[in-house]
Amino acid sequence: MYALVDCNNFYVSCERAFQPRLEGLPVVVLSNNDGCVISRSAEAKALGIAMGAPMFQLRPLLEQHPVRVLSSNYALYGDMSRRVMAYLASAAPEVEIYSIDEAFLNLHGLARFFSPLAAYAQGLRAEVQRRTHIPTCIGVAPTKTLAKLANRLAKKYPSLDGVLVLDSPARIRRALAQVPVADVWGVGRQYAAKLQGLGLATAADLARCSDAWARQHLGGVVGARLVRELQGFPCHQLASSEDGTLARQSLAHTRTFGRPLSRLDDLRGAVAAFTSRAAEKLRAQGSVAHVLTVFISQNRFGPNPPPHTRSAQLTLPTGTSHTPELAGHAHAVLARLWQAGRTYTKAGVILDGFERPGPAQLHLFAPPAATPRLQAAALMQQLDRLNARYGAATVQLAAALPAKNQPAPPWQGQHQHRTPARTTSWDELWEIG
DNA sequence: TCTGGGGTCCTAGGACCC
DNA sequence: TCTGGGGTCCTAGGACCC
Repeated sequence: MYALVDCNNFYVSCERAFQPRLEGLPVVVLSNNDGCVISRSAEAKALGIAMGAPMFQLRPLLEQHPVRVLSSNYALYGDMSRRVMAYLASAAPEVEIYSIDEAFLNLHGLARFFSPLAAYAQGLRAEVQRRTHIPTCIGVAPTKTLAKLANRLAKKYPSLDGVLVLDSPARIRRALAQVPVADVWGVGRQYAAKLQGLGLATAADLARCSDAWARQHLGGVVGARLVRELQGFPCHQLASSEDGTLARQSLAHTRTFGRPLSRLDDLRGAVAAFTSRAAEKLRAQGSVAHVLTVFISQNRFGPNPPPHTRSAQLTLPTGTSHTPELAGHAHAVLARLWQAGRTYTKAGVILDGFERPGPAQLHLFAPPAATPRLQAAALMQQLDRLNARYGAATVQLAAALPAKNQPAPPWQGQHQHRTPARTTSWDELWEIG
């Protein structure tokens, strides 16, 4: 059996954990640059505020209702996520961190010791709540897809008290019949429209499809697996997160600028800063990258005809996680992409082609300090330590710094509604007394 | 005026190589 | 001048997920 633990309205719940007076009020959290709504409380949802709604469209509604609007605070959310996941990892045999606010648990063999499983799941919920003040819902079922579906129902019906266990064919049948096909994990907008057009309305209808039919209509083997999982046959294993972290195949840092930029110098600053952040994440997971991609975008909502994005990829002869080295490559790529007279609203740096740093870098028989690569690695280690100790970007590439007499670099985004990072920044700790 | 960011997997066409 | 197929790399984009 698998469990899916999903935090309710995670970002809003994180904010409420530190500001109890937000309890019971309509609250929304905005995306980077205060662009659109990415988390909302039940009260905000009840006002008709849609997920992903652009902020500027909400202004009239916000004038009528006292909604609390908050900029996103990822330092806080990441830290809260680590606490939730660390507890789950201690309480279940095996955990897969699926996203910042969701985890799959492998419960195989657990039913013998914890019967019924619903009580075990309620215990998890209560303990996560007690330790972190984050409310959760839990779905338990024989496959990941059914666990997702159970979770959805547990969220929807308050009478279930946040837990639904699908441990018999009859319970699975009943659950499948209640979920619209569009709400099945792996069915997005396109497939939902197609399935509805063919008269398949619920997950139960989808579960009755043949393997061959699913292959033909739902993207080949991917769709076939989806249907099998709904039928109760596991096709997706748990991708175990051994040490509570997730090793990625690719890493990106991409941002929309605070305002449109044209000057190559400004873009160079943004790309330097973004490369820095991507390289930090790369070192944090202990990888080196062989492939670097840079893209710059023009406003996709504006009058410019597509394409809005130009990208270029560079394959590096030697894998690296060294910030200045990667930034040098990124600047060379940027120079190929940038065109005079155009305005850009967004840029990104993507790292790919990972490998663990090889033994070649250890140079067993050379004096350690004598190898340039090792010196470079030590320098990055110091840099990461300083930034962890004194705050992100305390030590930064010169190219990423603001110009003289400028408070912030020109690419920096807007965060007008930011709350303090209570748990991760020395300057923003609670003051008691 | 103002519309996020970070992932995975897959496909297709052109360039280039053998 | 005609004749072929397989493979990789790069760019672009689409589908899905959170």
